[in-house]
Amino acid sequence: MKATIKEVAREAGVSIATVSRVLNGKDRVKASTREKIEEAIKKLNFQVDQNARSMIKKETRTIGMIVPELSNEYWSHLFDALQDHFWGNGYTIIVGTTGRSLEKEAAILKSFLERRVDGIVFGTALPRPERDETMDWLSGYSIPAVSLDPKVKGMHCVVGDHLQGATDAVDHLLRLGRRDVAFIGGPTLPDNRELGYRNAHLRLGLQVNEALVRRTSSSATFQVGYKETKRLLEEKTPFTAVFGYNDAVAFGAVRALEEAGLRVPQDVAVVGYDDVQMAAMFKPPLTTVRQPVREIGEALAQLLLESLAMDPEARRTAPRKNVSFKTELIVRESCGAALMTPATWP
Amino acid sequence: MKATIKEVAREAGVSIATVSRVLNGKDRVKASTREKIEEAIKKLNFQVDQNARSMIKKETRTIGMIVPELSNEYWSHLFDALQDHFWGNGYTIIVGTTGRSLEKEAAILKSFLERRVDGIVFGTALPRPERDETMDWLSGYSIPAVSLDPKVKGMHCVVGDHLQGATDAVDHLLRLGRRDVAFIGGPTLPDNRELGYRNAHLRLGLQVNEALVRRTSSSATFQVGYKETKRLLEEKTPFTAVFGYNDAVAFGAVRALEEAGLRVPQDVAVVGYDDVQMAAMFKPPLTTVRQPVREIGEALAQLLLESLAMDPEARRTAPRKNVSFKTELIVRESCGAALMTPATWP
DNA sequence: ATGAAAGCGCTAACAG
DNA sequence: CTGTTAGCGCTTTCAT
Repeated sequence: MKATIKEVAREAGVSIATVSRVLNGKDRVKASTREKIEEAIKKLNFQVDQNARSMIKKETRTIGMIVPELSNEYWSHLFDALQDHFWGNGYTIIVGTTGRSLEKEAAILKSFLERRVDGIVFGTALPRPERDETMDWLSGYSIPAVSLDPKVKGMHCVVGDHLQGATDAVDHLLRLGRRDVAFIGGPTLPDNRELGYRNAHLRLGLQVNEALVRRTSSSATFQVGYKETKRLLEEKTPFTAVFGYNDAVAFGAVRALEEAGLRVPQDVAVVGYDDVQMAAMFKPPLTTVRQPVREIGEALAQLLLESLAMDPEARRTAPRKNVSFKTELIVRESCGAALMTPATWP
Repeated sequence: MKATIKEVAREAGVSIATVSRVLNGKDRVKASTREKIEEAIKKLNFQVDQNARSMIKKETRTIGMIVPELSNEYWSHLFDALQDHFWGNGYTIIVGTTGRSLEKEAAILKSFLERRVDGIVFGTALPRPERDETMDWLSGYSIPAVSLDPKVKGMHCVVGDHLQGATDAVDHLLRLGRRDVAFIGGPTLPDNRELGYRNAHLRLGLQVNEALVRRTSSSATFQVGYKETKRLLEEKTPFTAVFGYNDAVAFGAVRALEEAGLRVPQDVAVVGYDDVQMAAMFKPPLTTVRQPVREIGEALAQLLLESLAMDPEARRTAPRKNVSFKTELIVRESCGAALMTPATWP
């Protein structure tokens, strides 16, 4: 059933070169022969073999995207956004999910190379080792790439400004009069959200109580938020607010708090990060930091498409760009802002 | 930077055929030459070109997956499940998202054909037209495919048993004494969930109040649940329970009910479908029907892998399988079962 | 405007 | 065990 260009040529009574010409629509072809060929194509139900084409053109029109998993709103929304931009340009995305394993990451990258992807989107929320062999190895191939992680060197980066986002969130809590703010679910290697947490304290001349900083080596989930909050409660270190690494962690914290008979936000205020769909529907509606995912996806796509359009030499010399998106604090009820009348604001 | 098999051959001082042999590891190669070649491969950082290989082998080791969108837990979880099974077998998945447009669907399928995918996973939750040209056209290519939609003919199907799931859910509500159960968010073309809803009534000799059946042409979201419930409330058609097409719809219904000053489940019971992560964390915890997504993904992968392993003729004659997975009613609080002591059960 | 022919990087007979 | 050779389906000079 799969027709080839040869059969189309025979059917139309021309050479394969001419068929190729109408397929690519660049060279001039006499209108009458073009029609004959188009008819033949339709009749035989012919589809070009992109793989064969790739070999010659030296481009596969394929983008590799590497992420921890898709069953997480942030990544799946990002995928949808990227899809919108790339598909229109004739690119196909293949995604590899690492499950946060560096070995899997290397395996995926290898398979991307074997498939000769034209570009890579790096969304591997993985703590990178000091001697980053994978990256060094990869950079040898000089494939256009854009990262969502500022820690990755040598590629364009598109990121939410999490230092700002976290600072805003914690600052909000602090100004609301909450003094003992716990930070739950950050990675073992402190990242910008933790820095923001500290920054907010610093700016107000407040000291961070290190006992309230709970990092985790696993991914930031409901369970982590739930367990760490429970643990905090058991330890009896007093705290009046929780800043969750993401919304899932915050949801977990709220449930743990409620089970302990504490009210949110009256007794303990909670703020999350990401603004997932559920944040607004949760009870209490979650105050959280919104990242402009669609814009991030758009910038990512644009940067990559730009690189792709350059010739290799221009690419080498082009400066690495670093696009940072402002985040937005979405104040709902879980932070307790509504509890205070404007007059009582500090 | 991209080395070819030729360069490896030269480096190792052998012919390309021998290199190919160690690459594919089938023919015997003398240990010493093998080592030389492996060294050369490492030294040159060589990666086989899968595209070139595909041309000869007539298989791309690529699976095309077509779904409405990934930003929906069901699809993204399914993707993760499929990824687990296919990746291990050397397959790569490319995803096409239709956004529920038939044209986009056709375009995606066309691109799948051009890329010569070995198999297709059909997750297009789209009402199919009577004269299904796309499908007819596609079937001409006889590509192994598995569908998640029983309405698609001529391929294997793997589905959750939604007739049973919906029947169970509504039966549960009915037995709890709720008599006016609304069904919200189903598609305009009644599907198995609506049938289950009716079936449950039928079996108990109860009549469905058609004013309580609210279908929608858009996708089943929180907004749909919210709006339709609000509308129902305004219309003053009395109802004591809501069966949502999925969890998102159910969440929306709960919020609309609460805003109207109604208590869930005391005044109105609510049951959802899918058991998304949030269902358990919601307030009240949502009673819902769980689909075994991972198992579905596994069966899907297995069926497809099986087809892929057959030779074309065996494939033609092999019977189409229809695997159906039992769903499970997860009773939490929103249905009000806990309100009743065992003695008061009907 | 069109055709002939040379590959793209690889695998698979077929010899030796 | 290894090399030679003929393609896979297409694009792209180079002629005509």
